[in-house]
Amino acid sequence: MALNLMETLKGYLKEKGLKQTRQREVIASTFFKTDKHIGIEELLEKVKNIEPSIGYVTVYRTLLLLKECGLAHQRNFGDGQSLFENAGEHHDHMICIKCGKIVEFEDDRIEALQEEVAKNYHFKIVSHRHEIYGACSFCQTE
Amino acid sequence: MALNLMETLKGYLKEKGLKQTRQREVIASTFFKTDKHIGIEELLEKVKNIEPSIGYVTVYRTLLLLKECGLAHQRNFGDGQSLFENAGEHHDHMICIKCGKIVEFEDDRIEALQEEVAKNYHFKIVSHRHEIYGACSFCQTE
DNA sequence: TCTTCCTTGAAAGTTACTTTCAATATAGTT
DNA sequence: AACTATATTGAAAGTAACTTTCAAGGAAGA
Repeated sequence: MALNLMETLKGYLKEKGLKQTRQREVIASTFFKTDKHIGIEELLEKVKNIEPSIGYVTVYRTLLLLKECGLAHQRNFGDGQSLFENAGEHHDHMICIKCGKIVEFEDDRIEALQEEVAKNYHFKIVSHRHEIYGACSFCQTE
Repeated sequence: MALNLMETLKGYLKEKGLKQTRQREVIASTFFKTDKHIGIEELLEKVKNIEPSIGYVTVYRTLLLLKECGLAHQRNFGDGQSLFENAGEHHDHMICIKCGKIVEFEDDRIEALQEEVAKNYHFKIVSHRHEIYGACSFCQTE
């Protein structure tokens, strides 16, 4: 699995004319081993155990790169720092009450908060349903 | 309505031995007139139209005060700045798939993100439904 | 091997708060 | 109304967490 992720990253690098480097290899593989949110500093610490010369900025830029190619999501909780996590996938729905059109949406931040809420209630999530009802852009104007 | 909010604020001030000032009056009443999120700088601009001598810090501190007494909520979107909004009320549900127990929850941050998502799709929200299904703390252990 | 363009790490810069501090303004008391 | 203790204000300095700059070094195709 971590292999697939690394392959995806390498494909993206090649496609964009970017280069594979030892630093990116180390940072990405370390990140992929983490199965929950991780901050830049925290990831930097882990990475330094493998390659002490790697600096904050490179970790930072590599995470942006992973985000760019869809392998990571960036989260903002209220504590002032960004956390990154392995990308998953999910969809919820927005339904137009006039024309019935259904639009899929997904928002990782909502998913994360939902998990946080459930955790506060010691509730173990199996599934969820999140639907927004209203008027789509077209139906608002007629 | 804005009166009730002002009264609530004044009650809180008295209760805590804090003082009523012209600045707090202006900032709070301006804030209460806003029915959507507002940033510190944005509120500062409005407030300066009424009382030009009021500074950023006072707006900042007054918003923290409003947050403290439950009259405002602070939001953190990914764009690096905090937005504040008039406190409202809302509930969603968490449903246990084993015992059927229903727990109400509310999370302003989820509500705000939902609005943001809808806005991105030019969708006008009328209502929504957000349900989390899973195992409650009791049912997880048996 | 050559050459071009990408990367890196350190340092400087930015953004958006957050705290400090001396001057000023409340509000209870006289 | 005047007095006094304590809270509040605004400007400026301080922080935290990025974000950008820049010169040196490193990939990768020719």
